[in-house]
Amino acid sequence: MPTVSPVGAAGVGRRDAYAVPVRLVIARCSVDYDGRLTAHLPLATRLLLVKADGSVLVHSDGGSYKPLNWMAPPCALAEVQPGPDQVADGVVAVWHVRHGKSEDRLTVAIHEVLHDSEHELGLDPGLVKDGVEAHLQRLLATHITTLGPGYSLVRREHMTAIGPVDILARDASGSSVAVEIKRRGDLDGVEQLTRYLELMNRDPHLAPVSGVFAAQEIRPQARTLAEDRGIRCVVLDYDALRGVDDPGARLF
Amino acid sequence: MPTVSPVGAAGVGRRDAYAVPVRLVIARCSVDYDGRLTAHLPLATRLLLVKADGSVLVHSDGGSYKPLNWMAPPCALAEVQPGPDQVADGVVAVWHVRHGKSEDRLTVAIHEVLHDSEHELGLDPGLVKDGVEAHLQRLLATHITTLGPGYSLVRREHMTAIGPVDILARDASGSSVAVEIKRRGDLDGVEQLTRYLELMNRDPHLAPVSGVFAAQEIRPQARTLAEDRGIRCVVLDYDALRGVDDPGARLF
DNA sequence: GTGTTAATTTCGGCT
DNA sequence: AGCCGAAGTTAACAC
Repeated sequence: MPTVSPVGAAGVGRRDAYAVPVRLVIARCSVDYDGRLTAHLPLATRLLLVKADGSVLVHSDGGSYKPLNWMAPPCALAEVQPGPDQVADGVVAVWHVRHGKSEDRLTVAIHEVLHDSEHELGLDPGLVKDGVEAHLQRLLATHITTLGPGYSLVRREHMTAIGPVDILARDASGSSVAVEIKRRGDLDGVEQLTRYLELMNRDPHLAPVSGVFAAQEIRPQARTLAEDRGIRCVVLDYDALRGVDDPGARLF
Repeated sequence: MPTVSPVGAAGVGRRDAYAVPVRLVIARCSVDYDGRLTAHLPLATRLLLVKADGSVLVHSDGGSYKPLNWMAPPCALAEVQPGPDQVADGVVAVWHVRHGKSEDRLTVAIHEVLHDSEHELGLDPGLVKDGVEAHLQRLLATHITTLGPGYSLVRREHMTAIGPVDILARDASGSSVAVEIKRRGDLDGVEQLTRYLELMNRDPHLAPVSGVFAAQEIRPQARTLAEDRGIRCVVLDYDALRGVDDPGARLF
């Protein structure tokens, strides 16, 4: 069951999705950010990407997908004249990017423009994902006997005072079982489940509640902590769960 | 005291930082990712960014700085001829991006190229940051009396069996105080400090140890939990701490 | 809108 | 190289 994440629809700061193009600038520039922290980029040649939704990205030619610096939408870009000192330093243009709500601001001092182009991209239909935690939860809820014969589902997202338990089930003897599901089982997840169990075991309608920590991959430390606390660890096989659900079916 | 994070140096998959340019392609394309999850992008016009370190980014005109899809370095890009079915669908070129170590792969089916250019960026001198947790810790250690008159520093990063306590101090009466520092104080931080306190209070050389939860911003839930456990909450003023350290000094 | 949790997290520091 | 924790995290989802 894939999820769809539409992107680019009605972004704040965008006047018209079809009228505002993306702008690509290659420039020798220095960049200053002042907001939640203070950061500075010395003079170098970089890619400046101004998106239709108003966001500005400063990319180098490395460092994975994260920009060196950026401003998240909604924000306003104003190109201003450089001051006398800046002109003396060789600055030909200055971009002031101000964030709408916060005081965050990004200042780009441009020394040389090597490329500047605009391109109409239009709305993006969005990414279709398959294989994340929500799907694991759905699949395990459907095939709850993966946990053992005689198991039955009570409900998904069972609410407690401190948050929702992923799955509440009953084992063959009718005892309550709280299941925490993760893609990768880590210490945090064990702590989370522990808090739930502590709380739920105070509820006479539910107690005694046992715990199951289910994940596609369980870190050794997490397994040790969980088992030390009497929590059972179950490694989930996503393909097997999906195969049971819909044999041979693949989306793409 | 700013930190420097150099970027673009000696990336795996990069042959020569000065010889491999960045490539910008605007194209109508569909994209498929198969790796830690399965994901698909239907046909639309997007920005394809091929960095010098080998990474590939697929950007739409919105959605902040995160690409719709990407491949992290080290990876290899191969442009192959489309198959007969693809040609019939209007595909003019296919990019196969394979990740070096894992089985991750990204496939871009290009229907129309609207722009294609290459640009030499060179090494980036890197981002200079100021105002993160390490600085708060250093500043608070220097000005430990921020916590109260008579406080003295024992040491920073005091090791325990389960990890380092940010600051170990003594109050005016000579009792031990464990300080957990966060930029934003959240429930996790309170849990962390609670574990430290529990452990340290078992050590007769240290006990009794009281706790201080110090952060630039403390979430209401975290404050409630902390105070319920007898942990004092202190909101840190970074500018004030820095001002005491070096009045009027700003980096940029 | 606010808060909580996951993420193809990324990124940096340390062992 | 692996483990751990922070991040201007960002982004999706429930209340």
